[in-house]
Amino acid sequence: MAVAQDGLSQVVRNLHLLGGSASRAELTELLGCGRSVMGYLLGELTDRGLIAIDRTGGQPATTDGGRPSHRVLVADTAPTVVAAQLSADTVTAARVGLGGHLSGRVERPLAGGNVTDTVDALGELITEVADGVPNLLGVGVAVPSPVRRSDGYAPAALHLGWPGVPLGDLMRERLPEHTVSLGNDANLAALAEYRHGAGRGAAQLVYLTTAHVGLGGAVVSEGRLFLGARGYAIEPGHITVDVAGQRCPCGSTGCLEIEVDHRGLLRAAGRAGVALEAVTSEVADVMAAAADGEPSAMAAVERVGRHLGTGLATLVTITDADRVVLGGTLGGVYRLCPDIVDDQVGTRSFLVGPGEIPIVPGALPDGELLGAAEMALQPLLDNPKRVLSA
Amino acid sequence: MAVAQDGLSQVVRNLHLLGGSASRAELTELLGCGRSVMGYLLGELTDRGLIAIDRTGGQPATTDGGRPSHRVLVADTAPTVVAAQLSADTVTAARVGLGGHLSGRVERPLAGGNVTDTVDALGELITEVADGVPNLLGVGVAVPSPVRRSDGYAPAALHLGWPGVPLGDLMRERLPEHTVSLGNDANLAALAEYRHGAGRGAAQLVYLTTAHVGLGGAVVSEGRLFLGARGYAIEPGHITVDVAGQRCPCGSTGCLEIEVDHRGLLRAAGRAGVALEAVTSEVADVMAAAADGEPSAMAAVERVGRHLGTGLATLVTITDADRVVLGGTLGGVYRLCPDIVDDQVGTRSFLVGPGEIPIVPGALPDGELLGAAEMALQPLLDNPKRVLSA
DNA sequence: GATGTTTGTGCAGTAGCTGTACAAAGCTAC
DNA sequence: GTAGCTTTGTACAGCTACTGCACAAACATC
Repeated sequence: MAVAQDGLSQVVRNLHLLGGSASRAELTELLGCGRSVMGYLLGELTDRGLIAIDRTGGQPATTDGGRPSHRVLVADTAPTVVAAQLSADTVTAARVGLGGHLSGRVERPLAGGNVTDTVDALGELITEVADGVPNLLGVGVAVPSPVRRSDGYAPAALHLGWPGVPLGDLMRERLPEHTVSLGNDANLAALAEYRHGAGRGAAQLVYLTTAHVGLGGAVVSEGRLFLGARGYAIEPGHITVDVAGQRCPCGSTGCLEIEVDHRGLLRAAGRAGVALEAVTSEVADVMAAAADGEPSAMAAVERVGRHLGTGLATLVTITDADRVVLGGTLGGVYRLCPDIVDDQVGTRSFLVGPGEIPIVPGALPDGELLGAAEMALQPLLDNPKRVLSA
Repeated sequence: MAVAQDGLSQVVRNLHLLGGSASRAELTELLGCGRSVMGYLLGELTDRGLIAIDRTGGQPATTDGGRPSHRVLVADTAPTVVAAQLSADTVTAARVGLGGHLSGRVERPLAGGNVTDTVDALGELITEVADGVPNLLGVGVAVPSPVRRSDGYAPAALHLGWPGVPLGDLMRERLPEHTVSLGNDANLAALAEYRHGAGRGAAQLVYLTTAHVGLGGAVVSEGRLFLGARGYAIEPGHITVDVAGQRCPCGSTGCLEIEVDHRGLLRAAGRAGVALEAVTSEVADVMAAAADGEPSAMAAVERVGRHLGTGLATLVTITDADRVVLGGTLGGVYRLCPDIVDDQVGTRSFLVGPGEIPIVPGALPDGELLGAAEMALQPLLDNPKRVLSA
């Protein structure tokens, strides 16, 4: 049996997807290779300090009566990354290693919308979290705006009030000692859900999430993010869901994001005009009230759910998705009125029957961070040998 | 320099994309490998009868004064495929070899819409074209309906008047001696344009084409068709472009395909209700009149162009395309009113300025056939060794 | 402690490259 | 016509990443 791709890369990838711990027999089965090949591959990875092997056989696990398999673990000497997230009102950072576990998470409120100050706040937090990390492979940053894949340019960080900003260059300038990569937050959260969360195993995953202002979306197609030519693909915020709806700064009316983002939910609940720093708690309040059966809150949630379903129908038809994952507040909306969303998707999608596509809330509270880590870890997953020889 | 993938596959793929003829030095350059590796690879392919090498150096070509490079050609003994196309009123078939050149093209009118008769007519034509072909790798069939990637099931060949039909099984039953694969005609035409036509080099290609009834679309993303989980992706026919527009059998109103397919064009030109067999000539008539400057024909073309642009804007935004290729009549529409289409795309797309995305008419008169051949040739392109050892 | 099962390991062998050295084939200049 | 230059093809030794086989090790059951 030939191994489809490079063996080392496959071992590292599988170990990562299994959370950083797997039995040797399990890996052999997953690669579809012989035991001797696995011996060779694990020897290479051990020599390079990426993995450690536990021969004690702590847990039996087999129950078949045979010789227990060794456990393969990510070594302490393995490379690590720092993941960071920029949102409307906070910056967050944490360390993440192979296996996808967060540690040392730090969150700070973000004062103004000034580009220089924001870059500086991010840079400072990252430097702090990266301090003393022995084998730092790189830094991944999740940004609430479209991000050009070639260089991290942000053409329209509208919700931060910025015009086009060379965010990638600014971040690399601020952190010259690190390898910095940037990605759109929704794309990265989708990637994280696909690899470690509610999107595992999907062939075609559609992900949607809301922020205070704006709607993020992404598609993971056959295991890879659908980025488009420049990196601006999907951007579901401006799909038309209600021609008689609210005006949108983009020039059209009834754009999806106007109806379903946090401001849309608060407006539907009769709480328009809440100050930015109070949005988080107000949204939590409305969601809690709806969960308690309060009629006007529930009506607001259902209105968001209906529009969400309409937008999803278009996305599901175009992408022929077999899974939808809803992040953040949208996951909560779905939990409160699944039938309304399912019904919209079922009746408005071409070739999709009602309830045919599993719609599930996201499983990762820190999806954006984890996705940023995935991006920074990617070179290691793709070509462990090149990364480890350096 | 390591070669990214399997060397044999790369040589075959590049030779195919270069039309079946390339200089040895050219291939070495494209693979980025050493001359000795190329010697080894070409030796393997020659031994297996896939290629032949012309050492005479017919043309100088170099002009640098060095030793002229040998020409690598597809050998007569190389595998060939038969490509077939089913459309509303005809069946077509031809032979295609590595390099993508059609030969022995045969077209037949198709009488009724009966499934059994259609399968039989297709089978007969394919058998005829396949007769006497020495090394037939497989048969590819382009079908004007969504096609399930796993087995060729056609869930809704609406425009042929069929409900769900297991078309793949029926064709394989009819042609048990061949390896038959099926694909959606728009997908296959898009693939052909990407590999051999107006879509070459695009990172993210959006393709649209019209038939008498219905609109086909496809996306080629980073070199591969965007098929979705089941194979039903894109299906642009039911994107809403005019809420106050015509009713569509799908239940909605103002669906894109109602406005821009051949019936839409004829309706806009005041020629609704033309019989199916007269549509082709009537459409040609309208297009010719518009080209001559006849005002009502031109107005009809411009109406189609405007709706086309609106639909394209949505597709371009979602996919972040860097090229649009328009097949069939749509290519002609664009040639007659490029500004109207460009303007719609430029103003209605998020993050796309006017004229930023190149929109071009298709370059291949038989794109669907050629794409069907690409599909049938795929195993050879992916793994020449496996195919040739059998 | 014999038996059966599953697992890890050592070792010889192979496919698919890689790099180097050198010969071949053209052109130009003298 | 041949020396000199350039570019190209080829021979050959060597390496990496596996593959397969035979055998030993580690557990459970009887």
